[in-house]
Amino acid sequence: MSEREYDIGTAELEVLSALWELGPSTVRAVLNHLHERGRRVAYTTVLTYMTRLEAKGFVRTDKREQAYVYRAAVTQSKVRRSRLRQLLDQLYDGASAPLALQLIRQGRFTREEIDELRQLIDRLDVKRGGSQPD
Amino acid sequence: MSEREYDIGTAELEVLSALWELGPSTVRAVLNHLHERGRRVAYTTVLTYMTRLEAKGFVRTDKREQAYVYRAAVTQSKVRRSRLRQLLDQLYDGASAPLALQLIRQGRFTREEIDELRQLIDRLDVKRGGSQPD
DNA sequence: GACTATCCACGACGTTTGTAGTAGATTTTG
DNA sequence: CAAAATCTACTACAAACGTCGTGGATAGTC
Repeated sequence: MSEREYDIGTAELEVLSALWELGPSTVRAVLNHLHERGRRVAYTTVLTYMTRLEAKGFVRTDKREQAYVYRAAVTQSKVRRSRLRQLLDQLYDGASAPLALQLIRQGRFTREEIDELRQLIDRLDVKRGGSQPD
Repeated sequence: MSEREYDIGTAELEVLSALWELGPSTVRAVLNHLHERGRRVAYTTVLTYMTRLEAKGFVRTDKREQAYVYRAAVTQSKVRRSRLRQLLDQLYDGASAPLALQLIRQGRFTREEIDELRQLIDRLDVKRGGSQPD
């Protein structure tokens, strides 16, 4: 029912993404993860992001022994849906079709992905009218 | 070649969208357009957005008689592509397929749109390897 | 010609975001 | 234990953004 707003900045989202990928982690672990992929940022900066994410309710912390352990409190799925809807509303007048077409035209797909897309579309075609948004 | 950054705020984008829809317009015209669709905002606010958009090179102005006429200096297409790429990078690890699948699953489509999608996919299937991003 | 509406240049202000340093507490290590 | 490393709380700060108000210039109206 609700369409909560996910106001997460770019840098904050990188951190949240790290948590999705790594699972519950300390600031240090997230920092290392970011460094590994070439992202230059200071420890305290990451700490700030995580603190802010917590304040906004997007992550939770467990007081552990040494350091706090943070874990995502929102699913990637939800954020994806929210951002997608935002994109649709802002630039496609809310309509999915134009974006879908653009995406398929400009994206690169493997044969498997193409088959999957086709199957999905075929199924769509059949069970019209009872759409239960994913 | 270039993948210019389109740093346009939400409110600024509303204004730019109005220009895409209305064509070259004065601040007053854009304001009216926004008001018509229930968007409450002051004249000077819109003026500020337009000035900022101009400073960033996203719109141009023609000194006319009475008032300035603003027109978009970037196409909707370009902004769409840029934002789509951003979304893909930030939340889909750059891969188009997952988003395409999600979009098709959660979107609502008319039969015509479905046919169009299918045709596009069929064509994709054939001319693999020579993708010329739109 | 005086009043009124319109237009824009500037400045302002609070919030969000990216980014990080300092300092004090705690833990690990030599 | 003393020194070094680690951790978190706090503070800071600049840029971006959303949002307007003021005030002076111009134009249209009675």
